[in-house]
Amino acid sequence: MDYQSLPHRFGERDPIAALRTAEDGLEPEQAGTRAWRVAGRILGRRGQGGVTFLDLEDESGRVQLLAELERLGEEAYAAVRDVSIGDLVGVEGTALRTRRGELSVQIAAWQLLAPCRLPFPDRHHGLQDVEVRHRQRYLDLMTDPDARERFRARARMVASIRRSLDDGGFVEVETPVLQPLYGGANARPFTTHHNQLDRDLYLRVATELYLKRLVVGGLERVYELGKDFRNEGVSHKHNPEFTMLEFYEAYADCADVMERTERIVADAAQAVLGTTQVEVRGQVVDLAPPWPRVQLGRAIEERVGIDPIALGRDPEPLRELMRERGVDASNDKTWAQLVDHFVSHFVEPELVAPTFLVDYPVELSPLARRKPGADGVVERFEAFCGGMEIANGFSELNDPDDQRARFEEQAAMGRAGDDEAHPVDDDYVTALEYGLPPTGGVGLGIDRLAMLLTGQDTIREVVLFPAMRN
RNA sequence: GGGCCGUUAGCUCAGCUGGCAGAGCAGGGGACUCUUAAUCCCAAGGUCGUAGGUUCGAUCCCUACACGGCCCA
Repeated sequence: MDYQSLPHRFGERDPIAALRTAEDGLEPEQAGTRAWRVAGRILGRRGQGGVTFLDLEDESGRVQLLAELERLGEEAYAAVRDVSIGDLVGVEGTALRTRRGELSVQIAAWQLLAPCRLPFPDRHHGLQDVEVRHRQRYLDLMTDPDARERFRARARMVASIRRSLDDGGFVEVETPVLQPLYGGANARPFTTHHNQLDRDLYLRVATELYLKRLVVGGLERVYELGKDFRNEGVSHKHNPEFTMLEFYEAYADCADVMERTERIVADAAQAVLGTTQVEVRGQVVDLAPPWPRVQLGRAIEERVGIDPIALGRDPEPLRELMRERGVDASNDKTWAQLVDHFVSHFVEPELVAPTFLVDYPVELSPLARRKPGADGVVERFEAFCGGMEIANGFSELNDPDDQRARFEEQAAMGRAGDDEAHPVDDDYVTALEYGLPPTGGVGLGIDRLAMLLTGQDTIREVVLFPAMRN
């Protein structure tokens, strides 16, 4: 095949959907009057001697093509009959409804645009091998219109979120992916090296600390929507690179951010689905605000009978309870880790309808502001839906001394073997010393929200190229 | 990291108490002038995930490994 001799363009192309709409009124054996130019991939062929039927699909839809020996002559007809399933072709012709009632394009001119020279996946069963669908996503998209629609829905969701924030007066910014020091989340980073600067750099685990520097600088409402990277396990809700929205709003607090978050999510659902009702894990839930606010301690108490926050900082009763419930808590060294484990094991899976948990222990929240009148608790929330955490936000800690102390505590935990602890970020503390206004912010997991809005139960189905082993 | 399941033609899948590896579709050749997963005929297509082991003989039984899936951490 001489690829260079193939056409370099196919202009003035009509989407197949436009043809279908315009010519829908044709009666059987009636022909349309105008010429159509359509292009796409050949997905079916039915020979019939001097008549050949082909199925042509573009992104907008599918239509049958009709090639007739009598109309085209030997040579052109042979060229059409030589087509392989999967070839990309451009066609010009008038519309015609066949005797059997199928809207078709009667081929007047035919061009091969690009051959498909490898065998096409089974047209009837589709591509079943999950591994191949992920490694060669183009085959999945080629053969499964639902897969294409899923990623279009994701794009509509992201567009809606941007619209919400843009309309709310937020500025979209881009902060470094390669960071000298990582922070903003408890996670292990990927490490890389800059050769000329001869220094190690980290791929960001969050954008938080940079975005809050911008709020210090006077960008009062900022957001960033992009990839974060966490060097940890792969699961149905974790991919090592994933998409996160973070936004920060000066002169607002945790409660304001919760309201904005639930509104953004509900609007995104409306934009993608035309409704705020989604089906998740066999249950219909409504994303319309307001979502219930439940204190973290109460949520745990409802399920296991004790409120660990009210109990003080004694890990032993919690450890004992874990033992009773047959949960292995041997990795949980501290009271805070046990609380975290209680949430993820007993509470999170049950939060199918959208719910905010609020009032988190300060030990789990090194960047959040303390709640007045509540010892050891910060103004923080996590949003859960479909049994997953989808967002995490708080009133931002703006006391540089407290922030430094929290970093030091994190560093101590790091030295004690917690490889997800924050390193101390002196420059960030310096920024706080210049004055961070009272600010609320949140991180929202875009992939997980896409799972909810497209009805998928694994992140791999909403990430185009999920992480795989070699 | 642990447990369970899977890996057979390009794709979708059969197969066997352990005895020469099967089909449909796709691809190749041919017939057929209104098909809809078109139909019919012909030929071709395989390191049965990889490496060992048991056996006269292994796609099948055993072990390890790789990759994937599900569950747990």
